[in-house]
Amino acid sequence: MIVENNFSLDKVDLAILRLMQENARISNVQIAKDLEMAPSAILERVKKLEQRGVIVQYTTRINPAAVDLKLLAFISLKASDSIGCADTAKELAKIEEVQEVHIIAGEDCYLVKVRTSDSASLMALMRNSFSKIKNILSIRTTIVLETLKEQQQLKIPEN
Amino acid sequence: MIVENNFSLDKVDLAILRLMQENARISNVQIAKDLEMAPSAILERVKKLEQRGVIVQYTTRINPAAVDLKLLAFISLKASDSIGCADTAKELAKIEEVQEVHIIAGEDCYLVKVRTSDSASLMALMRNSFSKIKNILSIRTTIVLETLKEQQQLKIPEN
DNA sequence: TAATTTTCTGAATTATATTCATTTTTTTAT
DNA sequence: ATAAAAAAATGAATATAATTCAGAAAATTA
Repeated sequence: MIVENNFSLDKVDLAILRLMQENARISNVQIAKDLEMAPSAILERVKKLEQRGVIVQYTTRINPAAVDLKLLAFISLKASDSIGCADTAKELAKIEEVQEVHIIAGEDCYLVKVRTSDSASLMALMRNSFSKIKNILSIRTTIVLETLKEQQQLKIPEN
Repeated sequence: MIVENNFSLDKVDLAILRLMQENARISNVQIAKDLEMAPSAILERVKKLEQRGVIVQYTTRINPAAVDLKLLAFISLKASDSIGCADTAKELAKIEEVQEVHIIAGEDCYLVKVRTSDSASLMALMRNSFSKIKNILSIRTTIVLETLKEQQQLKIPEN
């Protein structure tokens, strides 16, 4: 199941990624000091990491309590067949309130993560989705009461 | 279920957050131009957003294909009672390979997201966890074959 | 409505990003 | 092995941006 990738990242690239994942606003000067290199060399590498698509985005993690809604739900769906399943998943992914869609092996076909303002609007969203989406046999919803660990960053290998 | 928060963010704060979530490395000068304000005013606000804990971190999204392992699994566990359930969840959250732990309402007690290098090491991890963790009645694992939507950013309200 | 606090502005200063010619290192081909 | 070519690094010069701060404007409080 392990697939090799086309990205060849050397020790310095990984060190840069590690520092920038921790703090996207770190200066080239600081990275250069940490890695004992010239700032211009760091800049060059960072530009290449961006161009090669290794760096996808510089983003700001915002406290959800400050801006986001409170209610979170996972929904798993079951479809009649795998082709219909994939289509349905794509439809689900288009819905704005749907944050994640995972096609999974096993009993169910997908796992869907939805964020809505309250239970009522979650139900409305689901009802609304069903009118658009075919091949759904059953639905099991569950509400997240508490999250102990989330949004963990990717683990960047040592070398 | 909706709870009010202590953060009072005005229109300008939200506009800044929206820009910085999209690009954490945007300059104060650029934000200032966009919002027709002085760069120093933007800087002052950003510092306050950091201090107040609204801005949690500036991070770099890295292409998982470049650095991360391929196999991903969801595990849902069932515990004997709700107290044991919470304790077990905390134990699970301590495991390095475990990326997310959600305490959920319904049939199961938690939903756990794990990233390991292959099925064998996932099984080893699970076996290892069980020796430490009590109150587990049953386990259902499922492997994510494809992810259509993930890592969506928080939706920042208009005003 | 006066006093206080908060936020904003704009100029000065400090620091960083960016560019580029040159040097060093690595890779490729023979 | 080794010469040629390519890639990466350096360090100085320049362009941009961050930061500081005194004073003005706006918002809040008593």
